[in-house]
Amino acid sequence: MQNEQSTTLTKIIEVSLNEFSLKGFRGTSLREIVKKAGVTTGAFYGYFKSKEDLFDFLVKEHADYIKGIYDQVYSDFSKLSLENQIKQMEDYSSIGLEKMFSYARNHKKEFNLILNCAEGTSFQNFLNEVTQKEIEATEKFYDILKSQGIKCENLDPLMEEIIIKGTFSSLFTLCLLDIPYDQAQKSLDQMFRFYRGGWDSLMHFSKN
Amino acid sequence: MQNEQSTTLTKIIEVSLNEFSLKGFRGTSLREIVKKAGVTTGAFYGYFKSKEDLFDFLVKEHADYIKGIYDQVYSDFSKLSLENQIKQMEDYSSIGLEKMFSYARNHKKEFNLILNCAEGTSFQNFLNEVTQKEIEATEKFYDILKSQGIKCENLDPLMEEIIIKGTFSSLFTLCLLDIPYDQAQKSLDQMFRFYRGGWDSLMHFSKN
Amino acid sequence: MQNEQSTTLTKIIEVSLNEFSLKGFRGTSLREIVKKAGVTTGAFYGYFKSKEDLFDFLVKEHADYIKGIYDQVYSDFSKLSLENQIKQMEDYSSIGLEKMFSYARNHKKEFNLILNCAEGTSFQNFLNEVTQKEIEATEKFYDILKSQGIKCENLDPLMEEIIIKGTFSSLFTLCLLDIPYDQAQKSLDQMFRFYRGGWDSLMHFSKN
Amino acid sequence: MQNEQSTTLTKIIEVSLNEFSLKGFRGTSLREIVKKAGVTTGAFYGYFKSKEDLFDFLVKEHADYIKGIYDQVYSDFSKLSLENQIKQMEDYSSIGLEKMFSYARNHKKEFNLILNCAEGTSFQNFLNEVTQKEIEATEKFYDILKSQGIKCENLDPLMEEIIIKGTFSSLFTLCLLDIPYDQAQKSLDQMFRFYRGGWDSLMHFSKN
DNA sequence: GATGAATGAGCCTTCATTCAT
DNA sequence: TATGAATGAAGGCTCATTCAT
Repeated sequence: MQNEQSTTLTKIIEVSLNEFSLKGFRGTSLREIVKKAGVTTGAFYGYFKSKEDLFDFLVKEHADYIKGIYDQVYSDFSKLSLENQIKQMEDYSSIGLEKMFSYARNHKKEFNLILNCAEGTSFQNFLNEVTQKEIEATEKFYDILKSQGIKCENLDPLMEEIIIKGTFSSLFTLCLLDIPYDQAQKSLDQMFRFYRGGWDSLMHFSKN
Repeated sequence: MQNEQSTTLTKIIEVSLNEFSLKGFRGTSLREIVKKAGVTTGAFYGYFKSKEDLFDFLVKEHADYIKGIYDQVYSDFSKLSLENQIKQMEDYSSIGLEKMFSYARNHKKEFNLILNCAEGTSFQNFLNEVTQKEIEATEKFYDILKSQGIKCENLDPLMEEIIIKGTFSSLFTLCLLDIPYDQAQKSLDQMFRFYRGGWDSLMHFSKN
Repeated sequence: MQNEQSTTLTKIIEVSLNEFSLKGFRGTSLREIVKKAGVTTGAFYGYFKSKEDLFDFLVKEHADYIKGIYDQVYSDFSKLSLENQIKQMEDYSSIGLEKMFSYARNHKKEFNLILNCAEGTSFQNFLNEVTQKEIEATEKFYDILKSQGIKCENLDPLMEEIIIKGTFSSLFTLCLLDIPYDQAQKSLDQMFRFYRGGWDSLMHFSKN
Repeated sequence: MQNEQSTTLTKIIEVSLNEFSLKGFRGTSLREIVKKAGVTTGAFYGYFKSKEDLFDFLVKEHADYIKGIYDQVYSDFSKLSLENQIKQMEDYSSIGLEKMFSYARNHKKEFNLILNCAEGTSFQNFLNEVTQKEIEATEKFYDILKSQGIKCENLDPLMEEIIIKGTFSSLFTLCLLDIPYDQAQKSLDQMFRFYRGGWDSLMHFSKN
């Protein structure tokens, strides 16, 4: 009975993931969802307050997780001694991305919704928001360096935004591809090499 | 009188650019457009066949231009002698992007529609389509190298897709920023340096 | 210039005959008419007060003619001496139909409109109206007979209506066929024979 | 409660029968229907897919029944022995019409829609279609006669069409009259006598 | 929990007609 | 006469949501 009971919810989720991903939030009709799920509108509203509530339910937890990664990473980082902070800074800069990658890869469907099907929801700016978080995080790192008297060039905040957005775009594109784990991991490594190479070129140049 | 002429059309375009950019194609109501434009629905349909027709009108020409750049660049390139082709290949790889940039920068509003507000229109896959064009173009370049006996490593097509998509993301992000021309141009140069650096890292590595 | 001047009107008439006949009065759009006629709405309203006015113009004269036939025939008939009235009564009963036939056959397009495309206009009951006229006419004939002491059976007015409607249906079906004059005339004769035979059967029977 | 059930549907049907019969399919507005029925547009679309779907629902079953009569009659007829076929042929020729009559008489409102209010629907050619069926049926009968070496004159197909259409016109006119059953039946008999007399006249003549 | 009929505002679009030029 | 942009009511239909059962 317990698993019978949740059939309604299960079907709604299953169908709505599919519908939203095909037609976007606005293009998806609730009546279509419940019809395809074989449930009634009334049943639907027993579980969700609204269409947006359903979308939130499918997606919010995961969006939050991604955004929370920055706090997590920063919290871990700040527990290190200053010496270690400086030593491991470079590693930490990619730790966040790696976490994102592995998390998003395990929730492909949901991230597809967030990234490509969220027009009309509160998630339509997700990529920009995460970009902002990344920028803030980067700035925090640099503040530490500076507070230690370590001189470092002024990164153009515009460049940061531009390139970080590209990085996320690449990262999520990779996440959403239907490829086996090994291949994805290998591609991710290459991707990191690519972007590190990019950053190096940029720094080098501005140093001189 | 001359500048009064077709105020209706002018207002519709002006208002709809704004509405679409705020609410997306699907989220924008025609009635709202005409109300804000101070015209009637009937007047609207004197100029456009449908809501989608209006969106097309705002955007199609520019989307086509971008897609046409590849043919243009390739056509120019193929007129070069083989010797010059090989010599200038690296330049040509960025010419297309530069053209895109300057064009898109002059049509910010429209590209914002194409990139961020086109769910429900035929433009919703624009970025993917351009990515595919770029991939095809890249392949053509490599075919030339190979036909000249110049050995070059096999690029993982996945990596190509991932990084090219990121590149476009960066490029268009930059385009859409509200910054003065000089600054944008400088940022574009940096961006190119960044991405060239990235590619170099990737090649270098796979070579060894 | 004179014939240039009327081009607008000519085109409107030509096109509207066609459009109305294909889609009926309600299904035909005025804008479609003027577009296909290559004229403007404004020009149209220079000639006609409304869409219905156009339909009337195309059709009214001819509908009136048909309805007027009864008065004509009766007027001719009443000029005869009583003796001749009685002698020629049978002939006169078909004279009206023959006149209708030859008139309608010369205005096929217009009668097609009246009969099959007039839903939504004042002509939508044309057939019933003509049927009523025929019934009235028949009654007048019989009154004459009766006034002369000639006994004749009471025709069931229902039967009259039913059969007269059928007769008109046949008559107009025949009119609208695309067949050469000779054939049509031959068919008309046969039709008369048919209906006279019908009436004879009916009278004979009710006599006994 | 049971008779309260589906008041919405009942009201829609009742009102729409009336509206369609007054204004025709095209002239009838859905909004008017639902307003007069005291229901909402949404409720309407719970029962019908479209305005045309409603018209179909009201009418299709009955139109199909009429068209199906020919198959029915022919199927019965073909089960007779050849001898009986020839003997009863004359009877069978009217059986179909009688069935039509009694069926249509029981569904007056609906047949009024089919015959007089169907412009813009798939039923607008109903009378022609039934006429064609009757012509085909007649031809089948004659084929049987001929196959038995029974000589029979070639009926002019035009005459067939003209007269059959008239017959149907009469038949349906009779059906739609508001008269008591007995009277209608008597009129029908007379009508048959009329048309048989007509056919006899025609045959007789062409024989000589 | 579940039902599903009902709500009614809102959608895009078409229409016959007007009117300043 | 002719233009054709503009009118705005009305069209058929879909939507997310509610609620009595």
